Amino acid sequence: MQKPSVPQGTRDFAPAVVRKRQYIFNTLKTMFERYGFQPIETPAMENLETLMGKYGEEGDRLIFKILNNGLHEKKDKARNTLMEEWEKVTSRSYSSTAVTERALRYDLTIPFARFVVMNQNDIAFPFRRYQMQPVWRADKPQSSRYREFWQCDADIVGSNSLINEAELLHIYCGAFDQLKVPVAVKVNSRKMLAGLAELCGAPEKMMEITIALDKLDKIGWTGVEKELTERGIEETGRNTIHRIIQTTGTNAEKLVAFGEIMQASEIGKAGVEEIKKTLDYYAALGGNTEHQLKVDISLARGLNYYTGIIVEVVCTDPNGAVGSIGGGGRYDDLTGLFGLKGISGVGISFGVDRIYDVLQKLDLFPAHLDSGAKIFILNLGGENEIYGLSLLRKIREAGLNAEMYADAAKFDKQMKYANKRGFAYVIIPGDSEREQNKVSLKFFLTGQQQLVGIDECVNVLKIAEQNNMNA
RNA sequence: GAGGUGGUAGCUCAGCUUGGUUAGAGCAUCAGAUUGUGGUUCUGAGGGUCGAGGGUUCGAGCCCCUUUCGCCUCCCCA
Repeated sequence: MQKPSVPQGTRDFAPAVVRKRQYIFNTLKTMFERYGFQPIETPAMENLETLMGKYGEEGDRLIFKILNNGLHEKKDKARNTLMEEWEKVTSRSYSSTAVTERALRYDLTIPFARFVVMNQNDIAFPFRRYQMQPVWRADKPQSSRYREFWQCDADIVGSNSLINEAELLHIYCGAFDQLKVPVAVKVNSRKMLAGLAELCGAPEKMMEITIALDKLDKIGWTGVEKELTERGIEETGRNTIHRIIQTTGTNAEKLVAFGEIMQASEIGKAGVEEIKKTLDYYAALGGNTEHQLKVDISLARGLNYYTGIIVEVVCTDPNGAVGSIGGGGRYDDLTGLFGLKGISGVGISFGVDRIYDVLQKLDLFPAHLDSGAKIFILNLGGENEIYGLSLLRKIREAGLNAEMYADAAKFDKQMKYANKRGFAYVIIPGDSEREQNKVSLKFFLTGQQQLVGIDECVNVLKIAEQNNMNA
């Protein structure tokens, strides 16, 4: 017998897990809808060229490529070329567009950009969309890192207003408040980082400086300084960077300090200004800008399409540490890659699988998640079967969830099944009950049992469920 | 790409250091105690190519080599 397994980095979800995941999806969906976002869905696979070159070198490597099924269909010379390329691919580390011309989606942002370009005539801009679908990365799995995982994205395209940024920050803070996860939403700006590079006299080295700076938490200033030196940043530049990361205080105080340091850089000043303005809008929408939001110049974010504000969410409870659980930012002209110029966008993403892990670690799932059917009818065979089914129908018509055991198995076995499934009510339609046109209704949690008529039974259940909902 | 650790019953694992009759436990399943009353008990039963291949040995789950798959860490990310 072959031992069954799922592919590396993927998981099955048992009923109880799906219920919990749905709790997260529903919370996010409600939030997105509240802010006026509309749902879309895109295919699991994209053309490889749609994805390549959008996520940086590392990202390209992690794209799951799909075998070209033409390998089995084409009959001409093209097939021979395919076979030759296939030989090369299978014999060594080699990638060929003849062999793979499609790939599994790596995130939801790039497919969304493609969607916008393709549907530009039908879309009313600014367009707010949300999307909740799985993505795939050919990464090596680790704890809280999967090869198949779900993202929930909200993006707005076709508007440059920083009100959009403020709204998305509200969605972040609001959603995690509802989920009761303590978070810090780090906010930075690519423009500030560009300004920093300018002040270092090395504007072309923005990405390198950013990558070094991103490690501040892990390797400290001495480590960062060493790395900056290795990357060719002069001492005056390093001192400027040191000065800026030493800035402490409230977000407002930090921004004042950043503004002073950035005096000599136009783009740096613009970065400071846009964060300031975003926070002003945020406050106008009713948020406390000093609560969860943390202006953090060391925040990097690898995706190279970001151009404006960038954000990242982490859980602040050390017991719930699983890396970042959300991220996003503004990308000017992302659709320009697909031929639609002048459309700016901004978006955020929720990492559902990691949020699940956090909720699980911190024990934050509600105690009473809907567990499905609560009413169970025993199958006592013979005429009782039909009797039971007619009752089942009436219960369902009353809008209640119910099921009946399909086999006339032993009484004991059916009761054990009911216990394991966690039904709240068990109905016993046996010979003696049927002869009186009644049933025994057992309250499974207390063990109490009563003999009731059919209609009464439905009513009792209806009232009990009503009370349960209100409680 | 680099390192660590593991694979034994359907599931979770013990056994390995020190090779030696028929490889164990808990949970789960099935049957019975109890023919129409679940959770707790008690009794019994079924279930194993010990990841795969090779080597050493009179003898290998255990020692050696090769290989494969999983988990974890670094890098990077959600």
